[in-house]
Amino acid sequence: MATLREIAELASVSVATASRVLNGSAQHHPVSRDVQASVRAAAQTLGYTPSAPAQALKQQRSKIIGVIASDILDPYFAEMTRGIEIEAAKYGYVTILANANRDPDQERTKFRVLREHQVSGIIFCGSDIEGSPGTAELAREVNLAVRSGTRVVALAPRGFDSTKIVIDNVAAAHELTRYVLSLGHRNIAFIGGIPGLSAAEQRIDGYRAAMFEEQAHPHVLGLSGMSQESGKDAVTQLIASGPLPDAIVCANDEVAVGVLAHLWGSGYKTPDDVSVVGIGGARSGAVFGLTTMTLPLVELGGLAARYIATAGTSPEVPAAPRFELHVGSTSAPR
Amino acid sequence: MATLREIAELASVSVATASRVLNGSAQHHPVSRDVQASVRAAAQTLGYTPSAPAQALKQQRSKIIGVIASDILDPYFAEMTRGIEIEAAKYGYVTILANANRDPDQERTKFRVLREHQVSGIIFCGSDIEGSPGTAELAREVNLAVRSGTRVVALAPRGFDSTKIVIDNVAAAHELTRYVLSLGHRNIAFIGGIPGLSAAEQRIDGYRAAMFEEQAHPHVLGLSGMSQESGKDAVTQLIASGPLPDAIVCANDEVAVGVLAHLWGSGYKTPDDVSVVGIGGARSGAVFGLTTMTLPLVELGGLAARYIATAGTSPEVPAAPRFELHVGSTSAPR
DNA sequence: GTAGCAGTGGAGAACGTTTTCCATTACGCT
DNA sequence: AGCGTAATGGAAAACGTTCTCCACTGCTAC
Repeated sequence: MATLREIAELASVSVATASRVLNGSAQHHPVSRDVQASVRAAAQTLGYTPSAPAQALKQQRSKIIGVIASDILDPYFAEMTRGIEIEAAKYGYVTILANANRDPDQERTKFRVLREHQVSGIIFCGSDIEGSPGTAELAREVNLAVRSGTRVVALAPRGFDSTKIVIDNVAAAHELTRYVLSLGHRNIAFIGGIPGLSAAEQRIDGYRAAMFEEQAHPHVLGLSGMSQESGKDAVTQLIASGPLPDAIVCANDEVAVGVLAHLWGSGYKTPDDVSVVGIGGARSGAVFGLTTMTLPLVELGGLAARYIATAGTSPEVPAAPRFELHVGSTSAPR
Repeated sequence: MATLREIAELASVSVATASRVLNGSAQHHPVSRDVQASVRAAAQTLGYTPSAPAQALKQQRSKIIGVIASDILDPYFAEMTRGIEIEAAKYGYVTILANANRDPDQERTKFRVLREHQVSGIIFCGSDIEGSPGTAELAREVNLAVRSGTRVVALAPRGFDSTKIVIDNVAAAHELTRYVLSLGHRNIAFIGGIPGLSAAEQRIDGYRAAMFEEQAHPHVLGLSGMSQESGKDAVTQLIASGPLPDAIVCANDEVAVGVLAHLWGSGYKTPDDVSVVGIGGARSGAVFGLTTMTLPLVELGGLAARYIATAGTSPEVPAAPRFELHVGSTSAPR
């Protein structure tokens, strides 16, 4: 690996000049045209590659954005991390992806490791796991870091005081439920009550509010997790407990896919027998033509990445982007 | 952030000693019990965190594994990256995830960026994109790096001479097709011919070989990509072109899911009307009870990560783990 | 008694950058 | 002529580690 010193030697200039031309601030300290050219030529022939660690050491900050995802396999978070990665790359940043396996202790460990790497900022993709003992400790540690200047962004409701960019889950579920009501349905079930998961709880609130507005009776089915599998389980239970409702609002698209798969497999038709809608925007529902409240997850991740990459330049916290209804073929008027 | 110098000062020892106790090789150069204790105490009270960039600079190698994924959203690669992440963490490594958007030029760019970060090794998740102009240039660059000592591992058939850990796609498809034949089916279609994608081509070869062995006529349907959407398109075409075959072998689980969704949505039953099987092991097919040839993607990623993390200690290239048939409810005897 | 050696500690030179000073030149003014 | 100033270049000190020497202490073995 060629170093600045070698470049400087070949171009017969000082290391300082080589640095100014290749990586540095040629605007703060001008370098003449021809010297620039010869340095660049030298760099070209020697195949110069700057050393990121050396730069990071010197500037006390590496051009890395740390991402802690609750579950890397969940399309919901995968989508966000992708948005982060793409936007970060535009600013010359790179992302370290750490998976927390939905465990606050692992989140804490990864948080530490990321700080060791002097990352420019850390993004949390995923909600609090309440009731878990490590949650409080994580919060303490994150708060400490935030106060000492580390940029931390949470892309979900979180119990620590970092910057937060969150989608309004209440409003999304509310609007979605209103849409279903507007189709004429009144007997509408909600699948996806997960105790302690704030995002899910907020969606339930939105659903409830919309139902109350139309004097319809809310009916919430509990779930063990936001997965296709548990969607399947829930709808199995729903079928067993009597006639199907007019429509089913699912807490997210994964759940909706599980619901649809089971319904179709059991001989039910959507939207003829029942309308099914989801919340998400990950692509998993596309194959079923799922009606869903699309959440701009990629944009959300991008905003967080940009917020960190442009720290200092533009300190204002961006507002979360707005969700959007995508009408598919799994919902229809009553 | 506390530094070694501060620790040393507090514990009234030299920086060298502090380093030896906290990060270093206390075995190469012994440090007395009580000095160790006081250094550790000092580190504790000051909240010492080693600086990864400084370490990386000194040792010319950071404890980072670079991962270049063809498509971060594809569950197939997501699974691998997860395996990499988990195994890497066991060795104190962290992973930088770069998305290449199935574009060799982006792969090249990311490859460079990763090298700038002095990563310990780089893992490619994803096949060659043949016909694309950047492929040759990428190969040249990778080969150069490999020759100069960079550890590169490809987890798919690749046109450059890095270490490769690849699943035997031919054998997997062959075995899967033999299983379908063993159920008594003879009219078996294969969905998933993607020109230039070596993994897909190898699976076709395996399918063909098995069909020939039983004197059955292979029938391969082309595809524009390995996605649910294109699976749907292909089966639409299949339905339009006459009676359904006895069974459909899909190039991967994503395609199979698309096929199943469309079949179920069109009123066909599996396995009554047609058996459908896939290749994958990502979880996407689980909700349909898909019969699939499970590929140990997580393990595969883990092997690659370990290979890089233990460089020097164990230089031998691990063999790829073996696939395994998972029989679900979408296939049945004729 | 002294050479050799294991055990323990410290000084200081890297690693490759960035950046703050300082030095030199050239120029436009008075 | 003298001087302020912009343009351009270099020397050298950091940044936080690791690690190679080197130094000192007690030993043991002759």
